[in-house]
Amino acid sequence: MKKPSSTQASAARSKAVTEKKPKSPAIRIVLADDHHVVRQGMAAIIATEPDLKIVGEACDGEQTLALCAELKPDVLVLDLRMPVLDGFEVVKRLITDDPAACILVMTTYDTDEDIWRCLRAGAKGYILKDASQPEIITAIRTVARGESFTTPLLAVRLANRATAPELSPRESEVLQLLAYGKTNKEIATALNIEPGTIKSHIQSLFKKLGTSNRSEAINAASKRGLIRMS
Amino acid sequence: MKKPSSTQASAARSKAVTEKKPKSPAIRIVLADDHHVVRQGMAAIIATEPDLKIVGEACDGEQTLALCAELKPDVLVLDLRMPVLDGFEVVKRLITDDPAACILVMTTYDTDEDIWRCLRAGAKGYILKDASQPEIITAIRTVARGESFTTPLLAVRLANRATAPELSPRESEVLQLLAYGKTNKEIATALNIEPGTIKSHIQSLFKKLGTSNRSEAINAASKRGLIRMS
DNA sequence: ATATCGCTATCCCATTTGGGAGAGACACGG
DNA sequence: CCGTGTCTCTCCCAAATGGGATAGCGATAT
Repeated sequence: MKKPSSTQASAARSKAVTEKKPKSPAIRIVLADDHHVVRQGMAAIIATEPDLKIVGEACDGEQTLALCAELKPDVLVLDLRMPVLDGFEVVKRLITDDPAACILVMTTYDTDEDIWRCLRAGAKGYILKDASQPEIITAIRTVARGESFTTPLLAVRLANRATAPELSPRESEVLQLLAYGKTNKEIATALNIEPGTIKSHIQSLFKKLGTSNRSEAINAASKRGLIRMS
Repeated sequence: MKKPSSTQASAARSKAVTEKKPKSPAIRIVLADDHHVVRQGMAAIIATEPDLKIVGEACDGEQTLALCAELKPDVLVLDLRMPVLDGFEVVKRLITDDPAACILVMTTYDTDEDIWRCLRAGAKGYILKDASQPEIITAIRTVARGESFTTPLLAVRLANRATAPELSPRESEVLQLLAYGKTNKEIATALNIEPGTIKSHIQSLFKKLGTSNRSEAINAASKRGLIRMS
């Protein structure tokens, strides 16, 4: 699925920095973040390292895909929350095209579930936006070598997350509606099944989440990023 | 309560940029954000304007207070989410000291309640981190003149928020525990009152939030930022 | 072919919750 | 002093929820 690099710049407002031939083989980076401030900040940090070079910037998921296809960067530094196509989708698609792609996910306040999904999908690294400059640089270099980098803090949380049972698709649906404040009857109507069946699903949910009532379930699910309540 | 500016740099790791006498009266800015990346980005953006000058940076609430007391900046650009002391507290204390202080709150994904509280406490402006460079610059200049600046998008949401009734202190307590997944009996025990009384409070909550069950209440409260579930 | 898993459904029973209507005590501001 | 609001508590009743057991059906994996 690799497109030849002759592809014309196809991303709408994406900004492909004009390339200079690097004397030493610099690490070529694409930066994807919808916040202008963050892109500026990353650019400033990366500019301090001569062997790191931002070759393109994107501010949504589609641009990111287009830009990566076009520029074939050594590393993609990727924000999870982006318009149009979110970070997780981007990771999935890029890894499908090229399983060896080096993706460093960078995010602010995200849940274990997001992190987990991205790493499972093939992202090589995961750092938080409050990381220090050296940590960011190290992470980029490590991922560029094809190795994986994860903040120790996250590693612990991921260990917990790994032991938690997955929800079935139906359970996820029920959980969404439950979290939205629907009654069993309403959920049943929405899903076109019997209210009693909803009770069964909710019983399963409670067991998997380790909770004993709806509110606790909403809490647990929110913490784990199984539902989004914003 | 204004301390003389002779105060020694007291903030632990705060970074006071060495002052040069500006030829034209530049707008002196203190930047408070716990994310190194964001500080770098803001610095880069502000550096493009000759009449704007960052005189200090802080990465938590206490540093921010110390730095403002010491440097008396024209504008404080303040992130809401910070360790030690959150942004709202900083606004409150600074405004207490100097009601004319020019504070521009800058944040990412925050709730109407946060915004509302800050503006009510006396912040002059409120922008989102995904603002464009011109918008950021304009916001800083506007706030520096003592005028107020708020993203149009936020103005609408604030209008809604203004009509919502306030919760009483007791109701807030009950809401917290309810949202945590406690039963009426548990809440009663925690607050040392009768379970029946909890029901009364919850009835009030439902009316004020416009909900009819716990899950909906958790939802509404979360949206409005009345509770925090992370 | 057999086992497992997910989805569906039903029955019973105890507990919790939601809705309504009061009412006394206390503090605060006009 | 009087109204208002908050916090407290009570009683009643209907609806929703939580817990348990059980079971058919289809798909999928072993």
